[in-house]
Amino acid sequence: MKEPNSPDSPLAELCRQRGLKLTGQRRTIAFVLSDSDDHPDVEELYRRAVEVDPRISIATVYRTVRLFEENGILQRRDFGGGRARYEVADGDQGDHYHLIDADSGRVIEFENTELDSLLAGIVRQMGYDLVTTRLSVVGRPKAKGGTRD
Amino acid sequence: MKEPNSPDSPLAELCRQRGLKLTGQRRTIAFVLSDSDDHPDVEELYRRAVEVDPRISIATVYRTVRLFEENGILQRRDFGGGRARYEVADGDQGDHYHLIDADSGRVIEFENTELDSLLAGIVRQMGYDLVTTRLSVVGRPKAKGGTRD
DNA sequence: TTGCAAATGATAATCTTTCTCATTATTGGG
DNA sequence: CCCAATAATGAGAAAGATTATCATTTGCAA
Ligand SMILES: [Mn+2]
Ligand SMILES: [Mn+2]
Ligand SMILES: [Zn+2]
Ligand SMILES: [Zn+2]
Repeated sequence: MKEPNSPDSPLAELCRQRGLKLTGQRRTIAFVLSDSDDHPDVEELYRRAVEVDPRISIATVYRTVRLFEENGILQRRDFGGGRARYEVADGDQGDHYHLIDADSGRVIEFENTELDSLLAGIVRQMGYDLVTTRLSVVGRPKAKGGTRD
Repeated sequence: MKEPNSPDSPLAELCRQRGLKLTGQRRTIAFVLSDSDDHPDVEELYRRAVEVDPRISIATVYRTVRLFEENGILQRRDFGGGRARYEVADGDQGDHYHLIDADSGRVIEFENTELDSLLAGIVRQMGYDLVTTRLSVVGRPKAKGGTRD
């Protein structure tokens, strides 16, 4: 009765590597996260998870997301709006930042090594080692070439 | 019976300039804010306001802080921890940023024009005009001169 | 001084997240 | 394959922050 199941998602693999018990729900949530390339909040993750396993509970989504974050698997983001949002954690090197379109609310990611090192340098100069950078910028689309829309 | 009252605080003055009705409570909260040079949350503001006027309500502090923020008098900050924190809004030019000491939680302000223009340049290059920068860094004090504690 | 619109105080409601606890599932070792 | 130990889950209660409601009070302009 041990059919070769669909292979675990990258995040489920990570989950096992960290020695976390790999439950069906965690597998589901890990899959949903691996499958996402945006910044869903818990409600949205729950909606996506229910598509895969209708018996999952939102309490478990909250718990799992916290567990994954504590284990460096997920990153919590705060774009305002009162709910935490999540995405798969960046690798060891490239952190990334977020530009929020003031009109549409769309989140646009960017990287910038000059920004990385400038920030690190500033805090070093203040006598600290940089632990976390929490940065997001809000911008309004430049009106170029006249005022037509 | 109209004794020359103690002069209004800078923020109360701003309040009047914006055409906001200047109530006793707003005067009190404006005074408390003008008097603060840290980043109090609403509970803390309420505590300080009660010292001045014991009849003030926390609902009014919430309302006033929101009103002041909507009118550009206050800036809301989010340092994590689930409660909004407030400080008098910067003038037109120099925005400032925050370094949070990971050990003590202390908030240290800093300015950096290179950072200002780098951020503005990045978002411009992405086709946007910078509206708001939300930036705080968490740092751990550098252990210098050996590993002794 | 009066009147009216707006603000206040008290408290209920809302919203997100965490906690509780009885039930269920995972996993390592027989 | 089965058991026991242990941890995770589901449902709902609870917590914590903020906003809404509404009767009463107040600021302010006429
Ligand atoms: Mn927040
Ligand atoms: Mn500078
Ligand atoms: Zn991202
Ligand atoms: Zn500040």
